[in-house]
Amino acid sequence: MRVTVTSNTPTARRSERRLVTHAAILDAARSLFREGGYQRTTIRAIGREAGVDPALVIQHFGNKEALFEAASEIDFDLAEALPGPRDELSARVLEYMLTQLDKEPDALLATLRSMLTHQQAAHAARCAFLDDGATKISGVLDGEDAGLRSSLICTMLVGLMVTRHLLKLDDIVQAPTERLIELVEPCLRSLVEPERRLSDHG
Amino acid sequence: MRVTVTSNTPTARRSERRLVTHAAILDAARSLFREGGYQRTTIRAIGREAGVDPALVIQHFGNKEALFEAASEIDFDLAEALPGPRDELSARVLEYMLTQLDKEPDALLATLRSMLTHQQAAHAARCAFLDDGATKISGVLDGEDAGLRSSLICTMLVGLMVTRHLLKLDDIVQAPTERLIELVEPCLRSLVEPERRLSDHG
DNA sequence: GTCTATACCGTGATAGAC
DNA sequence: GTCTATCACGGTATAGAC
Repeated sequence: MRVTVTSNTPTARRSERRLVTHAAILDAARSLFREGGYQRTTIRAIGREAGVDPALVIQHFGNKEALFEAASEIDFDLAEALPGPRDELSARVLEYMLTQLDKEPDALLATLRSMLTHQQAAHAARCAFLDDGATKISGVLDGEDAGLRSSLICTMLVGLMVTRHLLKLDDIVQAPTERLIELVEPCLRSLVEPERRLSDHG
Repeated sequence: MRVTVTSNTPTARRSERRLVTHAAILDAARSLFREGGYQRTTIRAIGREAGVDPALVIQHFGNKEALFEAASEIDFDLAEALPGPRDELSARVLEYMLTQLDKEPDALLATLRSMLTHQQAAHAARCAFLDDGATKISGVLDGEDAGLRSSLICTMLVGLMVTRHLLKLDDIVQAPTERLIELVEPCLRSLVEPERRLSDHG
């Protein structure tokens, strides 16, 4: 168990206990949703992990959907990587994503884990880094098909998140962040500046 | 319903009927696993879709796991894209993947859909296009980090499969296959030939 | 021999009693 | 704030109908 509320001191005021319980449940939920995805994670298991009765979980969050929503609230905004020299845009975006993910944020990984099999997670993923991320990037690109190219950049980022943090491919997991940036940056660059793509040189 | 066995003619020989039923179940299973993933798809729903009693589903395949395994047998081998001029390797790999996927093969999409939340699907994905695919590609690459670079190529392919065929991002879905090849080929090329990557030119 | 009806047992979500 | 009861559902086994 990662957190239990049994450690609440008897003298703790009720409202404090309530907050601790709330946090413990959220924490347990995030952890389990992250590892197993939405469907395989049960309220009972969340209660167990949090050291709390399953019924209490419902009391705090209403139902499983609402709990998932609360547990998968994401702190990830590609817009933060956009300002700066245009020439280093692809490196900035890539680095932002990799460093955010290297913190292994439970909420974000929970969303990613479930995005293929759960509507709400799919929607959250779009908002966080697919549709919305692409729109943001698209704003600083020019040339033909800026929308499509931005979507492709996001596609590559998602691919990397999936293989590195969910499927955990050996090579990708073990590679140092800097090496990944080195290798992937040219990929993104070719989408940022399609007019300068390699085939024009070779 | 996509297929029912009620259309079996009464005069059909038993063994034929059995085959038809078998195929109908497999077909229904593939279709449902593809759309909903492993956990959300129930034996009962598969039976309904196939116009067959749920118990019969078990009789034919033993259990849900075995049915999934049978339904998600994949016909996809990157090795087919490897032979040929080295200069066009990235284009061949990309085109192979895109054309295979554009046929929307149920079994492959079922595997992809479940790979983040189901062990067996994850394993199948590794065998089909991640670990094994990377190993195969790695064989024809040279230079530093051939293994990592092959894995990254597969990563990009997976990203594309996911956004185009599962999450169905508008831009990516609507883009013609040829345009996708045009835009993504330079990405892969930069991984095939890292020594010639764009940053060396700019 | 092929399929159907039904039942069993576990589990999960949730509501209501304590 | 905790425990227990309920109710639906899912996977699977079995008995018998065709």
